[in-house]
Amino acid sequence: MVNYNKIPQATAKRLPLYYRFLNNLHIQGKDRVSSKELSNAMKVDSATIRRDFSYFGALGKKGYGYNVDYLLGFFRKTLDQDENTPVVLIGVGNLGTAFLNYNFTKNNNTKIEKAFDADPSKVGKKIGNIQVYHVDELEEQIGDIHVAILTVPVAEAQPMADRLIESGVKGILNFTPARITVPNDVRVHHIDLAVELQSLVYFMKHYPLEEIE
Amino acid sequence: MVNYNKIPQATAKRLPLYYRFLNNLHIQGKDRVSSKELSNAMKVDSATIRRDFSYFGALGKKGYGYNVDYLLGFFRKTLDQDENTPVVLIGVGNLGTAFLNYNFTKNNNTKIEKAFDADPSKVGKKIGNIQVYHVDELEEQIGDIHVAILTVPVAEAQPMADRLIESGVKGILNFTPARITVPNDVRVHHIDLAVELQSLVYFMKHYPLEEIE
DNA sequence: GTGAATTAGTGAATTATTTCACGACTTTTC
DNA sequence: GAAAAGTCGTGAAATAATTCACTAATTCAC
Ligand SMILES: NC(=O)c1ccc[n+]([C@@H]2O[C@H](COP(=O)([O-])OP(=O)(O)OC[C@H]3O[C@@H](n4cnc5c(N)ncnc54)[C@H](O)[C@@H]3O)[C@@H](O)[C@H]2O)c1
Ligand SMILES: NC(=O)c1ccc[n+]([C@@H]2O[C@H](COP(=O)([O-])OP(=O)(O)OC[C@H]3O[C@@H](n4cnc5c(N)ncnc54)[C@H](O)[C@@H]3O)[C@@H](O)[C@H]2O)c1
Repeated sequence: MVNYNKIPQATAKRLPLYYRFLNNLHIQGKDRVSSKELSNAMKVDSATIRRDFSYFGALGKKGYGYNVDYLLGFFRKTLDQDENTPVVLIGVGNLGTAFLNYNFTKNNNTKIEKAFDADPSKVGKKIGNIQVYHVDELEEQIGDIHVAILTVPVAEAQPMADRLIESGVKGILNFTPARITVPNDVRVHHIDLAVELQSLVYFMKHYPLEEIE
Repeated sequence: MVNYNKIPQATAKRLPLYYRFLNNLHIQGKDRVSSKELSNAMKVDSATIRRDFSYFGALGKKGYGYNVDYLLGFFRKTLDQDENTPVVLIGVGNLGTAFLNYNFTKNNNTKIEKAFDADPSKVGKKIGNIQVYHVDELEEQIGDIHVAILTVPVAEAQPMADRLIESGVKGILNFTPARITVPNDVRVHHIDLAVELQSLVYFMKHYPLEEIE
């Protein structure tokens, strides 16, 4: 069996990308693919792809490549694509609204179920078919949801994270620039868009002509 | 002098984070800080911080720490914070609109100067004080701007990237799920939000109780 | 059916990054 | 002004990730 503890984090981060790409191939009706083709399409070295897959066993066939449907089915199980993961979104501002209007469920096992905001003028609306509640109702509405997207103003990030964790949240996708502090059974991924933009500019200036990432 | 070619990419990616954080300390009027304090606040190991800084020379003082203003001034120069980098945004949809409404210039040397969309109903407006042009005017309007944020539908990503590169763009922050192909003097950073969300869920399930990233 | 071409899987080498741990120096305390 | 405490900078070790390069298996072309 697959030993998940042995799967490198770098590999784990690429899995959703592989999954989505295989799903597209499947939709296109392609039934076979090689690590070289995958490499060209996803800009990941072909040896890295083969190595990544190999952590899950021998999924391909020498001289042939990988069977798209088989591989897809395998990853579906591995990534638990069958069961949907419900998510809440906190902070229906510029960024929050964009996310509510986007259908993550397409190609993805996550779904934003409920949104919360402190601004009464946003409460009660439906955006992208998702109901917006007042943040005061968080505790009664969150139910069994353990994943949150955090798009509140930076000053609210830590208090809101504390409150989410109090309500049973175990994973936070944090778009605020604040580096929030959490107990170590809670996972936080930071996506810092301003940093990403600045980072791109820095790399453009100082690492010309090289292949990076 | 600093040899930029010797600076690890992992370090380079953290620099904008350091910069922003130091800027906040400066605004708060703090004049000294240790790698330990920085570590707590930014969730980066203190040895990693000291190592990162050390690529730029001996910026601190033993037994004391770092002088906030000195360090900030140093990074300002290093990250070229003095000169503003102009940016264009292509695709004024959900995500694009959110970015136009956000002031990246705060704490940051980048500024979205112009936006482009193919939808005539969006053209001519100002969003977040940024003028929206028709994408047909791209070539005449882009001038000396070499950085683009790409928030168009996935099918438009590659053709639009080609067109941007044709117009002199050297760096693209790509929010579409497409892994675009570019000449190797052009840098692309992909931010794949659906993948990030799925990745968070995967890590929650399979890497419980560990400190990651 | 046969030889050429293709391609997965992987041991080993390489490269990149993080972390430990300690000497050197500075500041603080009394 | 001496001792204690704090903290940087860094060599070396540890860990993580990527890439090379080869073998073995399979497919493909004819
Ligand atoms: N918009 C961007 O492009 C962008 C870019 C980089 C970073 N960010 C970060 O993302 C976060 C959100 O940005 P935004 O532009 O969407 O901001 P925004 O001000 O448009 O939205 C914030 C929303 O949070 C709500 N809110 C405030 N306090 C709340 C609370 N306690 N509980 C629930 N909701 C609350 C506000 O009513 C508002 O609707 C900010 O931290 C910002 O720094 C945004
Ligand atoms: N909104 C999200 O939360 C989200 C999340 C993950 C990924 N994405 C990706 O980001 C991209 C944008 O998402 P969105 O929700 O903002 O989409 P959207 O449909 O709201 O916006 C796309 C915009 O691009 C414009 N456009 C179309 N063709 C164009 C062209 N050739 N030139 C210029 N403009 C053009 C459209 O008129 C529209 O305004 C998509 O690729 C999407 O997959 C979005």
